[in-house]
Amino acid sequence: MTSGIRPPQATTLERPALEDAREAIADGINRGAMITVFGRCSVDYDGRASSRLEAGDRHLMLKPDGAVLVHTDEGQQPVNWQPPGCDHAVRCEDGALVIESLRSSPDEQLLVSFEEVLQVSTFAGSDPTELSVVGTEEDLRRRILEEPTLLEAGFTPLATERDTPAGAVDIYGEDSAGRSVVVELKRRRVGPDAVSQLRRYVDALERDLHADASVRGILVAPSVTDRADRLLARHGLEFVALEPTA
Amino acid sequence: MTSGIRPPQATTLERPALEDAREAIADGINRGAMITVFGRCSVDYDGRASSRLEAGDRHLMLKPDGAVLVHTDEGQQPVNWQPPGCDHAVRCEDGALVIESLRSSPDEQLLVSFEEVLQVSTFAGSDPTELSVVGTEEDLRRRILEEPTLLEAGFTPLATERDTPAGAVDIYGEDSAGRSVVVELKRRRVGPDAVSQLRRYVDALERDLHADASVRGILVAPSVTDRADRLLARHGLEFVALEPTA
DNA sequence: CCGTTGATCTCGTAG
DNA sequence: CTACGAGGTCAACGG
Repeated sequence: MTSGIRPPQATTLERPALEDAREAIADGINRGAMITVFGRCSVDYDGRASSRLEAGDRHLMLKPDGAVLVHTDEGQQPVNWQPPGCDHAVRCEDGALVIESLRSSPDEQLLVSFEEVLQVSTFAGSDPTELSVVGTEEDLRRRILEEPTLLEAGFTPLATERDTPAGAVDIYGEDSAGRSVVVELKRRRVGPDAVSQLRRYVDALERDLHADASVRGILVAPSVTDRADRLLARHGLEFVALEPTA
Repeated sequence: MTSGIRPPQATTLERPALEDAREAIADGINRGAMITVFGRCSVDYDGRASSRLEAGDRHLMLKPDGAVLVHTDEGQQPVNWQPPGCDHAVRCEDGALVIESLRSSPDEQLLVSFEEVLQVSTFAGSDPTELSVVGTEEDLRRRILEEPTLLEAGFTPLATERDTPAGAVDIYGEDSAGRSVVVELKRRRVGPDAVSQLRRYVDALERDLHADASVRGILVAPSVTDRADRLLARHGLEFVALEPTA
């Protein structure tokens, strides 16, 4: 809600006629408001996949950035949605209030058809602040760069995001014996996928250096699963237990 | 909204005093309603990570299954949230309306503190239907099982979800020459991670059969990236272009 | 409960 | 735009 200067505002229609609901929604879209609709609707999606949801009571949210969310009373995730960047349209059709959300590349369409509307609301306000999160992989990286001995005595970081033919490695450096070290960081307990990822980087770097000198691969995470541990051993990779924050 | 029998219902308070808002929310929680609050709030989260969001105008949704969502007017994803299964509490404290959501394992806390409330709503209804989606990896699997020649002439599927020390492979079978084949399915264009995944399965199966006979690995997806293609070649893995739906 | 993987993943960032 | 990997990923399914 970077809109900003005007005071926050909320409008509400209770049990509006469909045509009144349509007008309120169309007006809200024009004003760049956030809009919610609660009522009985069916939902059709077609795009990267397709889905149909028969009639039921649900909560719809339209955001001014073009996002759409359809929520039931269960689950953290919306049952249907559309990402930001979509174009909204609203119309009355065959005794229903139809909200259409379109985008291209990929071509995707979401149709929400309300046969009954219990509430339409619009919201406008300002939200000047940014979310700051602590405990990310980035924090784990900083921790190691500030105190490389946390990884092992004698470790020297040389680069972050060093590029290899397989992608960028989190930390690249040398151990006390001068051997190249690839470090892969994970903020939480890891499974086999993280081991495969580290292995790709080690392989690629060995090939890149077309050296006979082998490259060490170290996975840094709070812990590993059994399978991941066995994979590490099988591929001669190492593990250091470390959390993103002290 | 499996609640069901009673007619759908929506209640609204506009610009309520904080204490009235608190009462409406507490009542909604008791009734198992879906609740929304719009107003100026700050948000603190602590659990798997931690975060703080300074005061701004946002939309909060409390679901009867214990989920919480805090939305700004931008983005598909909530800026803060709590998964289903949390316990909600609401109180007035130091001139603010505080909504607290707690869970254990992992210990996580979300605190939303409203200094101004523009609207409180509660919603109840019924949603008897299930979402059905077409175009998933499951559809791709069915397509191949019904017509194995789509993979290649002479392919015989023997099992799905066949277990290996590295995990379960999507389709396991034999080619016309009787060689073991591991098939990994992806519903959309794939990158290096999918190739690594397939490679893990092939490695594990070769070891599992402790056979000298090599195992073929086939990646099935609409398309691959350049890097993934090179990885496939390097590891002697194959690719078949196929979409989840005809 | 943990482990593993899919997802209309979303999101950011780099090229 | 595509590609690649992180994410408080979530959600489903299995052991």
